[in-house]
Amino acid sequence: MNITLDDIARRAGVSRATASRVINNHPHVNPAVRERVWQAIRETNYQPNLPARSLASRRSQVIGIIIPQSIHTLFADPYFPLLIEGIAHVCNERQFSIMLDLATTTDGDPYRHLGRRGFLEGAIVASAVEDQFLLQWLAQETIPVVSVGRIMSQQAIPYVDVNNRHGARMLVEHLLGQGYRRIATITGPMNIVAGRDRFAGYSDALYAAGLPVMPELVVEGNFSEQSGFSAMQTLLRLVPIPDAVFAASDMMALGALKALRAAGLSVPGDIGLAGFDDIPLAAAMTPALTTVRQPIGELGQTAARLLLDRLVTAPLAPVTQRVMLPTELVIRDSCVRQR
Amino acid sequence: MNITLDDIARRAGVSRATASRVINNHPHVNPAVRERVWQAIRETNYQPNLPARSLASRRSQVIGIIIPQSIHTLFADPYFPLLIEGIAHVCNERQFSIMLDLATTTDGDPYRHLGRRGFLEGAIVASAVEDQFLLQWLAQETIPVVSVGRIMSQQAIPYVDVNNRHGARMLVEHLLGQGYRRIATITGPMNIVAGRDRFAGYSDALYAAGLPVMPELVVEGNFSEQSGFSAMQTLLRLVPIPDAVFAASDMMALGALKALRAAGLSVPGDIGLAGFDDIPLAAAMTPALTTVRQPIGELGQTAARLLLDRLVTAPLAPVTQRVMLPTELVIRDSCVRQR
DNA sequence: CAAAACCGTGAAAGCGCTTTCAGGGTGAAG
DNA sequence: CTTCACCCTGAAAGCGCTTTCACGGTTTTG
Repeated sequence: MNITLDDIARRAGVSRATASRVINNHPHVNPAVRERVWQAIRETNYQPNLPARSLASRRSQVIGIIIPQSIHTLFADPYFPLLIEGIAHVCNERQFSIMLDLATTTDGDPYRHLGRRGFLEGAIVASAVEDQFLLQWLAQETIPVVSVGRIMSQQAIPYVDVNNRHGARMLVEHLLGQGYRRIATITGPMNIVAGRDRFAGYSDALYAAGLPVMPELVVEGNFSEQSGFSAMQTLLRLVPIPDAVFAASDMMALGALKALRAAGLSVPGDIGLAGFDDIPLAAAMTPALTTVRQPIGELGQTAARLLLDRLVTAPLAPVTQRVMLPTELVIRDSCVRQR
Repeated sequence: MNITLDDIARRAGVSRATASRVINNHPHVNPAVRERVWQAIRETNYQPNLPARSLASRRSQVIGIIIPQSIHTLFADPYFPLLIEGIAHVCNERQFSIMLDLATTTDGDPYRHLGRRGFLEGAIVASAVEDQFLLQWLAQETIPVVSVGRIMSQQAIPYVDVNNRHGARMLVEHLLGQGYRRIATITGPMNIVAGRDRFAGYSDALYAAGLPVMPELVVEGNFSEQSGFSAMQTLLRLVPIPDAVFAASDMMALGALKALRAAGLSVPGDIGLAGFDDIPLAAAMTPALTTVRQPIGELGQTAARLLLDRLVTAPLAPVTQRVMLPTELVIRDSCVRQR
């Protein structure tokens, strides 16, 4: 069978307790004994049994990444991989493991691990969407949680977010600086904070320039290419059409671009276009898309640090840490005012 | 504290053994008793402790997805998310969980879970790269493993792969059909099977057409955009330059396209270009890229099924199942022979 | 020099579950 | 009416580890 701690203890001529102390780096062990134990471990290639350890210590060294159903259709976006990689980086450093909890539609309870006991020490909720089950769970949770992006209806949850509002404002101000005046926006879903904040940034910029927010220039999308396409078609029915469009995601900008092409309009010749996210595709498009870059990897790293720090120090303290990461304006070719 | 199985048993007026039987759906329990236990569980909102269960049953219901260091720089590709989503789909159906094991550079042992006892019931190795540690581990492994993509040096590992060779051949034959004759290729890394197979398909097509494989028309890349860019620069130094280029990944095709643009050449006007993978970007590029589509989600699902079936039935049997999934030629605008 | 503090160690009691074993009941078979 | 098979249930023995507690020995303190 497998080698157990007992085997190690026997081999090193100590008790199981001492062997355990050595493995867990506890103080108060004679250096000579310590070395004997390590040697036994090396010789036998011993690996501790994780479930046994978790059971006894009540610590699993595992955190979950919760990705709600409603958004993991966007999983193909580079957003999640980069986020997860950021999280993994920190977790690896600190000897933590990552459980992936992609919500599923197949059974009643969409999350496999939420609420299961003793398995997850903490969780990172990826992308602050308002999901029925998730909110319900969060409301009565027993393990520490950090959210990536704010969840408005859950005030008490620590989060790390990107400054969507400021990023959008900078972008629209750039548009204004180019001389555009009739600027439309294709927003994200207004039931998630990122959608609302980016719209708020758009409003801020117009307001600061003394321009009104015209309702007919605001169309709601859902971050997908398809929704960008339809929204653009709607906008094209206006007379006159907008002179520039700020899409709240690059994918929507891509959809908008396709609609514009289909209508025989050129970008930026006939109309300016800008996005948000700076996915790789943004740079590859023709014309290359002006957009706002989010530090996604950093977002993940920060979330992981927040969570792990909390696990190590004060798991139960009602911490309400908030971190806001800056965005960066990426100017390319899609909204240059021609003269 | 937390509710345990003991509480449930007491509440339902049965022994712990019986309560356990109910939860695990064992036969030979009186229906009335069964209902009493379920009711107690409902009333208390009991959730079993996973580590305890794993320890006692020696089954964790967790599988690992192993992503080697050398490739998770490519993690931003849509490849991994889609693959993982496919795996997750099957795992959710069968009540299994997913541990993500992104190899790390921070410490000596790059994988956190490989070899840890009692935690992983099985593992899926994503993308069959030849990684030192991984191979060493695979060679002496105790849990079932399924590989996505063949690992040439490990013959005994079941795998599911895409028919890279055939896909590449079909694509190059399409190029030949368009009238291209001086077709170059930017290959993937030749130390991984996908790289070699796609090159083999390229050779097959040329061979079948009675054309030689010219060494100067073959440049090795590593699937990244950057490597495609450099490789194309190399190819552009040839006289005459190739009349078409088959890049073994869409990202490399994108890099190549940029190099061509920088050189003032138009695609497909001056030179044809094709890729492999059919990532979303391929359709969004200008010109839209002709490429080969892999059924990535299906790849993940199949791998998961293979593994889970094996876990349930014969964990130790030296199964050597192989599944080969077909690819699909996606013809767009980047390699149309002008007359 | 007595008292107190500290160090290194082992025994033993769990952590919360599964599973084997045995036994009592019931109905069918002989 | 006995025997056997079968169903249902509980007692108890772990699964492999951590951690508390106690104890003897050594050092420090007043």
